[in-house]
Parts: sequence; structure tokens; C-alpha cells
Amino acid sequence: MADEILVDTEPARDEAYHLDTQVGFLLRKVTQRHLSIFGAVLPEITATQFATMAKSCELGAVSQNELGRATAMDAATIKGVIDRLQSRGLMATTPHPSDRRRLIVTLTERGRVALEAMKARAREISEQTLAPLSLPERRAFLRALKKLT
Amino acid sequence: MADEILVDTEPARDEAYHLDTQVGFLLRKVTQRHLSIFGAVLPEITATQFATMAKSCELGAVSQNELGRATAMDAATIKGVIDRLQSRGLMATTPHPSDRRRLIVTLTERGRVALEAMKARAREISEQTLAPLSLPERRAFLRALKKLT
DNA sequence: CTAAATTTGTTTGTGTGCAAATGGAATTCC
DNA sequence: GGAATTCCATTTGCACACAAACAAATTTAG
Repeated sequence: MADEILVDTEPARDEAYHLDTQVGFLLRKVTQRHLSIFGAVLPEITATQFATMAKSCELGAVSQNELGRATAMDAATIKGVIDRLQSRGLMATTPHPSDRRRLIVTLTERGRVALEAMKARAREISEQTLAPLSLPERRAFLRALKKLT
Repeated sequence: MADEILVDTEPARDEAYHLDTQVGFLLRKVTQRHLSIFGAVLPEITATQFATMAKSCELGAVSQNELGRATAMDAATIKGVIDRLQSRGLMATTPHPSDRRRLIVTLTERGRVALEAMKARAREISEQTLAPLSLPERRAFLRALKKLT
């Protein structure tokens, strides 16, 4: 019961941990701001769904898991994203002709049109996100982000 | 029906959108890497829960929403986080003496001990996350992150 | 060729995150 | 002092994100 009593054995606790200067916390806040800009500029789609469509446009017909790897989503996550895009008629899936495990995912014609209509605003989102930085700062920041990938 | 037919009115689509160079996508991947490091170094807690405990230690007794604002979580999010920490005996809630709306949240003694035991490893997580950058690069990167908050 | 290992997609469970709606409590403003 | 506003906490619903377990199909190794 003695260790329940709090005396000055408690040695002036090392308070020198400041959350606000930690990378992880700053990353979370910057991502929050970015996603808030995204939602304001492209309210009709989520950032994850847009990334999926943009990557699908880059890669053409690939399997669901392959698209997931290209967009940094695990199998469970990409499944849900594709499901939602499919239910909105923006993407479609077809069985692979020779490999019966695979599900080929592609943009629908409607998805292609929608994507083209969104690309300009997507660039604007990146622009707005980086707005507080000067041109050289932006380049350095993006270079650092790539190194930290 | 003519607009269903795809001829070369389609003007060599502007493919010049590369997901992998966009801030948002890079932010997501860097955050993923950071959280992966976090999970490896501090498997007993989530980054969000740790942030909540660390901030609670900094601020002392504050209301639930106040702690949420300090950790960049909305009311719904901080509630769930506190619930889980409370069910593990790391934090506790008490009604505010004069304001019956408020819920005062604090670290338990066990929470304080656990937090102190985690702080050193938390610093190591930040270190490992930034490891690919040189010292000047780290400073510039953190400064940029703060500007983008 | 066949057994073992791998790959693909799915499901379940847990943990953020945010929007919107709610109800109760405190504050402001006239 | 009372009405309007604001604040606090909660709940619900949706959308990631990942771990773990699974079945079916394919590939690899012996």
C-alpha cells in the first residue's frame, strides 16, 4: 500500500516531450489540412477514390490487388474503394481470361469522362496545399517527402 | 447516340497527371511508413492513443473536447480514443465540479507510468521516421510541415 | 506429377476520421 | 430575466486502413 502514496519520490517528471514538434503529429495535421482542401475543391469524390481512378487511368487494365499496390492500399482497402466506385458506375470489374483468381478493374467510359473533368481541380488542390511555401521550399519539401516514402 | 461512338474527336487524352508526384499521395505514403515504424517500436499502443496521453500529460486535467482540440481530433474521434484508453485503465474521466457539460480527463497513475516508459521509444520513432534525411534536411522538412499546418 | 508454397480476393474485427443530428448545459445579449 | 446563441458530449453513418484468417486458384519444388 506504500506505493499508493505519492510523495516527492516522483522526481520532477521529464516533461520534455512536446507532441507538437513530432513528425508524426505534424504529418497528421498537414494531411488533415490537405484533405479539407480536397473536400472543398472536389466534394463529389474522396481523395482515395480519386487516386484509384487516376492510377487506373495511368495503368490501364490491371488486377484489383495490383491497382491496390500501385495506390498504396492493402487488399481489404482497395476492395471497398472499388466497390464504391463500381456502385457509382465509375469503374468496372471483369474476370481475368486465364487466371480465375484475378479480377480486372478498369475505368468505365463515364469514369474516364469524370476523371478528365476532375484533373484540373486535382492540380489546384496540390497547389493550394503547398501555397504556404515558396517555390524553392516546395521543391525541397516534395524531394524530402519522396525520400521518406 | 452519336456521342456514344468513340472516334478521334477524343484528342489524345491529357495523361500528364502522375499520382506519384502529388503532395497528397506522398503525404499518405510517408504517414503509412511512419505508422508502420510506430507499430514496430510501440506495438502496445496506437499513435493516436499515444498522442492523447502525451498531450494529457502536457496539459494536466482538461475537458475531453479541449484535449481533442489540442490533439487535432474532433469530438467524435476523441471520445472513442478516450473510451479505449479508459477501458485499459490508462486514463480516467470525472465530471467537472461546476460545469455539468464538461468531462474532465486525466492520466491514471498507471497511465503516467506507462507514458514515461514509452517516451524514449516515441523519440526513437521520430528519429527513425526522419532517418533518410540529413540534419539540415530534417530541419527544413519540419519547418515546412509547420508552415503547412 | 504432386505436395508445398504463393497469390488473389474476401470477410471480420478494430481503430481512426469526419459530417450531421441530438439533448443538455452554460453564456450572451437585449 | 428570458430568448437566442454557443458549447459540450454523444450517437449514427460512412469511408478509409490494417491485421488476421480463409478458400480457391496458380505456381514452384522436389
